[in-house]
Amino acid sequence: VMILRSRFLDARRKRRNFSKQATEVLNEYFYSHLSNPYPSEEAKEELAKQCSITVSQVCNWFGNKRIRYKKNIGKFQEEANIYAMKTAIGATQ
Amino acid sequence: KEEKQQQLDPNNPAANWIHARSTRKKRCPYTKYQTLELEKEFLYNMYLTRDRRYEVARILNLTERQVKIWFQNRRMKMKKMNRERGSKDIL
DNA sequence: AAACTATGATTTACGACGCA
DNA sequence: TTGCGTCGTAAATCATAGTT
Repeated sequence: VMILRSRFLDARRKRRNFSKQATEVLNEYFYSHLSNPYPSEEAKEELAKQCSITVSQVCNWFGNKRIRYKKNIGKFQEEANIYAMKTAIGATQ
Repeated sequence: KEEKQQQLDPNNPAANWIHARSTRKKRCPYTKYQTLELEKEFLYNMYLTRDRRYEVARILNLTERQVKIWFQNRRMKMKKMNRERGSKDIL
């Protein structure tokens, strides 16, 4: 029993990449809040709900995104432009 | 204590949230042995007395501060595991 | 299929703030 | 005013998924 339990717990690191739609939502938030990409607890919960992931996963995503973006802004430039344009279009409607 | 300004400049994306803790000690992964012993101690009790902390630190060749922080992090980990498992298994 | 890259999760180390 | 508690996070690292 303990073996099964530990085996299950160790399987935490089994992961699946988030869906394209979820990533879309997270990136939209990130790039539209580039000056302060730190969602509040409420915002995290809303994002988690929209993406069908946990709040912890939202925290992980932002933590990873912030550090990786900062480490190589150039690499994310294209992505940044795409989302900037997207939100601009959305605001127009 | 936040709220900066707008961005929109492709080459200057207002990334002033870049903290950069310059004087911070680099993270150094603990050995399997250190981690195992810390886990055993944690199983014995989640909170350390001053004496146990001193002993554990001495035995594992870590500073008391590192041991203190390890326990703090471990408790947070446990809390997180419990929290995000209300919706599942029992065996 | 091996090598390489992307990405989600976990592990150290703190700063900020709380309470005794 | 010392000192350990939690909370949120940075940064490095881990493990594996996805790509070439």
